[in-house]
Amino acid sequence: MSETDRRIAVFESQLKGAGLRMTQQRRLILRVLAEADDHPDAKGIFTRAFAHDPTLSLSTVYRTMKVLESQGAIERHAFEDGISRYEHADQEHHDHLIDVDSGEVIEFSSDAIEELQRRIAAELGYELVRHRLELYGRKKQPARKPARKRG
Amino acid sequence: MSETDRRIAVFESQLKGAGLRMTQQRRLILRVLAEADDHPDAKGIFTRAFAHDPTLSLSTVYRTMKVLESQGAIERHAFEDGISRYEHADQEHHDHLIDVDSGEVIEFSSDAIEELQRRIAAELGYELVRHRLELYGRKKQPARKPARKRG
DNA sequence: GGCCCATAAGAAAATCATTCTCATTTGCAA
DNA sequence: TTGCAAATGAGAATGATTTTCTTATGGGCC
Repeated sequence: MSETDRRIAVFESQLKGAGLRMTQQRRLILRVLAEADDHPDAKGIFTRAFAHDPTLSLSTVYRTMKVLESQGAIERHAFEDGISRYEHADQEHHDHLIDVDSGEVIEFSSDAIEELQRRIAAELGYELVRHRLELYGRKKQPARKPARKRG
Repeated sequence: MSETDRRIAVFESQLKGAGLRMTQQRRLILRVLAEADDHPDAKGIFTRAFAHDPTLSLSTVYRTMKVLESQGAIERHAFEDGISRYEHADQEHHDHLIDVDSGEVIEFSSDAIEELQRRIAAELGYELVRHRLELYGRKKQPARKPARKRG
């Protein structure tokens, strides 16, 4: 059984537990998400899934994302453009660094920063429930001889 | 000259330098922002300003926010609901903690976290351009004798 | 295997923040 | 003052997301 199939089976049992159905559409969308190694938005997911089932509608993608999110099967992020992007959630917690030039999204995690956030919240009298941390950066050039103009 | 008037004067000279005009509407909106101690959205700013000038339109608020932002006079934030909120920018950098129960926004700053973010970006080969950090927390109850049920 | 019906899907309309268009007004420099 | 580019007001347009409404279907039960 592939990792993807395992994820689908887990989700199916979660749905069953909640009295919800495993439909063809949900299975398809889940498969698309499981196979994605990026952070697609609703339209991107729709496009990929539509290739396998041209009767699928965008509404169903949005609805399914809600179900998946409420079951904890995916995570939703909205970076600077405000559009919701999704990724499957069966992995450890991480934050994101976005390349401001290419838009590429790089995942990272840091126990130090997690701990620091918890401490800051505590100092303000709060218990940390969740957080959002996005770094926006530009690729560093490796040190090298500067190119001469019209060499 | 009040702090608000000083901010308005500074902004006026910034505009002049950019070949833009200081209009009644911009003056009014800037005043509303300078007097705000919260993080209002466009509609909130419009409502407050409208009380002083009922000819103001919401479009002008949005347009003005763009000008103000491009001049560095305000900062725009979008928390979890995706709606843009604004605050005047002539203060040191800070991040936000949002009370998940009340929606209250608390500002904080931490050199340690700034430095840590810079280091994390560097380790990934990036130069940090900017970041977004939001903590979502719940107020801690002060320790006390637990209330007995039907005491 | 077929039935029942609550849940889900498809299609399109509705929503809501934000942006754009366009006709009119207004800073402000000469 | 005058001229005109920049700005405004009002409303239409946009675009992501949600909702409505009618039809289809998953899956427990016989």
